[in-house]
Amino acid sequence: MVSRKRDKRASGRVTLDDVALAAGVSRMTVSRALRGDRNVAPELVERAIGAADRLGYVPDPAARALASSKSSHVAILIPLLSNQLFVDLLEGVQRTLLPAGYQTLMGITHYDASEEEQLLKGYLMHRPAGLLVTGVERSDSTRQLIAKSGIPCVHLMETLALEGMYSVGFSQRDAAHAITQHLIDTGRRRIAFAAAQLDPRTLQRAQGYRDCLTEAGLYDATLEWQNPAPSSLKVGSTMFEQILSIRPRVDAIFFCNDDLAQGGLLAALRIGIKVPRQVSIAGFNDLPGSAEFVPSLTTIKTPRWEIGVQSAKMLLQLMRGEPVAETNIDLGFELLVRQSTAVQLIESN
Amino acid sequence: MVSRKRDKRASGRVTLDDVALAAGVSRMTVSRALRGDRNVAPELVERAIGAADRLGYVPDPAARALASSKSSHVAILIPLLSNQLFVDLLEGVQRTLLPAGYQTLMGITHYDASEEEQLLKGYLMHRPAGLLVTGVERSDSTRQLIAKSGIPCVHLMETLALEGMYSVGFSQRDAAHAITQHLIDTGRRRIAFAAAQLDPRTLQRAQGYRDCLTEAGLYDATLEWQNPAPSSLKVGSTMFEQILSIRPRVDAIFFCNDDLAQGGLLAALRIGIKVPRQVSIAGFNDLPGSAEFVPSLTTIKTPRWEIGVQSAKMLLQLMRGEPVAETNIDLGFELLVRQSTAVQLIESN
DNA sequence: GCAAAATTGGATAGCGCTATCTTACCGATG
DNA sequence: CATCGGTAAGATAGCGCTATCCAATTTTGC
Repeated sequence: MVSRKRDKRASGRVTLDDVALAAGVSRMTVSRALRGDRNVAPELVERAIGAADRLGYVPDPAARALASSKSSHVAILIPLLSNQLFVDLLEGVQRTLLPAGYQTLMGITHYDASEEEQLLKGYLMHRPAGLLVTGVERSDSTRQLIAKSGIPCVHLMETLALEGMYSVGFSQRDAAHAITQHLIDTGRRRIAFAAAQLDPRTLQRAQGYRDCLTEAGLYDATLEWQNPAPSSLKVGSTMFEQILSIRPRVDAIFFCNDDLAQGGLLAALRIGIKVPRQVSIAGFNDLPGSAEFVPSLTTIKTPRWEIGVQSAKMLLQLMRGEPVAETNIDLGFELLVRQSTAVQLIESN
Repeated sequence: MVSRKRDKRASGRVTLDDVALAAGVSRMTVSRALRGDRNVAPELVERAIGAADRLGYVPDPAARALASSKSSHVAILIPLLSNQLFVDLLEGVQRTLLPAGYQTLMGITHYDASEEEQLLKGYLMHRPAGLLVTGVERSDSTRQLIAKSGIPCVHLMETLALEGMYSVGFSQRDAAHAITQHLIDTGRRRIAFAAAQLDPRTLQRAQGYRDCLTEAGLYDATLEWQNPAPSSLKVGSTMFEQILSIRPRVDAIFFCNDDLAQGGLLAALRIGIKVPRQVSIAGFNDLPGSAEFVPSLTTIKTPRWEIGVQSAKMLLQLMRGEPVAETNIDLGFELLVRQSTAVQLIESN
């Protein structure tokens, strides 16, 4: 009679028992050795790892998850992927998490709070080991879901100094303030602000713009333009035309995202407005193409890739129960001055 | 003494046993009722589902995976996300798979065969229920990994008529042929081809270009330009300048992706070449912004969202063991004629 | 130098499900 | 009417791991 055990081994999968047999120790010791759990004699660790390698042992994540009630999944919620910003963020996260043995479950919220909550519920039932979410503002019920789950969570893109929360990002407000200041410094006085996709980060940028102009005594609420549509070249084009037809004396526009600004540059080209001679244009995020545009686009370079990496590292520490030195990391930003806001050598032709 | 069972129930999780108890049937019957497996008396199904709803039962994917050795994951391998093409594809896939109870594990291959294989190995150990991979060409070892795993697999973006393989896409060659023909039809004779990111689909497009010009007796191998760098606006700009400086009499350029073509349009603007008067420019994929460019860009609209949806549906059928009517779906493409290839009313100014 | 504490390897008992075998019961058959 | 095949519900036995307890040993402290 053939034993069950033998049947199983013949079925292809190499289990911990096989490794244990080969290494001449117990299954438990192999399990501990392979995970670095507890203290196992160095010699036994070596034997276990050797046997595992030799047999080509691959742990079964499902069994692990069931036994430990912790999966090797990390859920990440991002608004969309059509903005390169989030693609870079995701890349940074994956690059860090994958080598650490974690799989990424990505959910796209489309900037919709209920969609975010729905996705989160779906992911929570998988008992992910960690959570990465974009931004810090969300519905109360979503916030509670996260809190009640007890799953480590890092917030992306913004910084906040709340007790017990973790975040990696930069100050959207300060960045917007800096680029607005640059427009002022280059002699602009009637500076419009054009925003689409009115998410919390956009609103923080609006605040930076407002603060800066108010400090300079140049603030004019009627120069703020907001369009709830998703950010895109097309919307940028439309807004540019709209702003200049209604307020022809505007001498600079700060678009809150590069795709809007690129659309603005194209609209300027179409209707024959000289940039930067007549109007300066600034963007935000330094998306691909902004350096190649004609004229090249002044913008804020945001450390999104680095945010992905750092947040993933922080999450790894949290998941492993290690202490986290800095719970709110500010990675800053960089102002890239290009042709679209060049100072005009000959003042007012 | 408190029983273990009660301890567990107190710990929060609602298990099948709880539902079974509440419904007054066995755990097995609830399991079958909830999954629609085998025949269960309609009345019992109703009781089981009722009890599950009432208790807020949520099945544990890990336990399911362990017991059935099939997970609820679908792995999808795509080259990158910085091309909107794949973002749309992914959206279509997610939209279809998520409501069906499957999670998507996305891996980015960066057009690298070994990276693809590495990712695939990682995903296979999770025993995904299905596989979606971009394109049909891959290394032999990768192909074998897929075949040996026995996991249903659908190939995206291209069509192929191989026995036992499944694909959803369109003919890259035919699309390239069509847009090249359009350039000929609008009076162009010295038509260059500019490609970057030399993946299989790019090469198929090159073939379509070649075939079309050969048929028309216009083929000139020295007008084919290839750049192995990743496709981007920047590369498109560079290639445009290069082509026109070396071959100033070129009267049309077919860029094999819209971002290249957009870069070409910007370069033309920068160096003062009139499009389409002097040079026609055509792209591929209809990426965001192409309609807003100045001039707007003639391109091929590709059904990538639909490819995502259809491939996911096909995979669902395969995973459920249902018969698949059409194993290789061709979703076609659409030629979008815009200003960048407009016929010049006044021939040669 | 001996009890207490810490350390290490192993045996055991599940994690929450599903595959599969078993039993009970039904109507159909000769 | 006894026999049979077919079907539906339940009992049983794991899936491949890890948590946890236990025993054997070593280390520590006074």
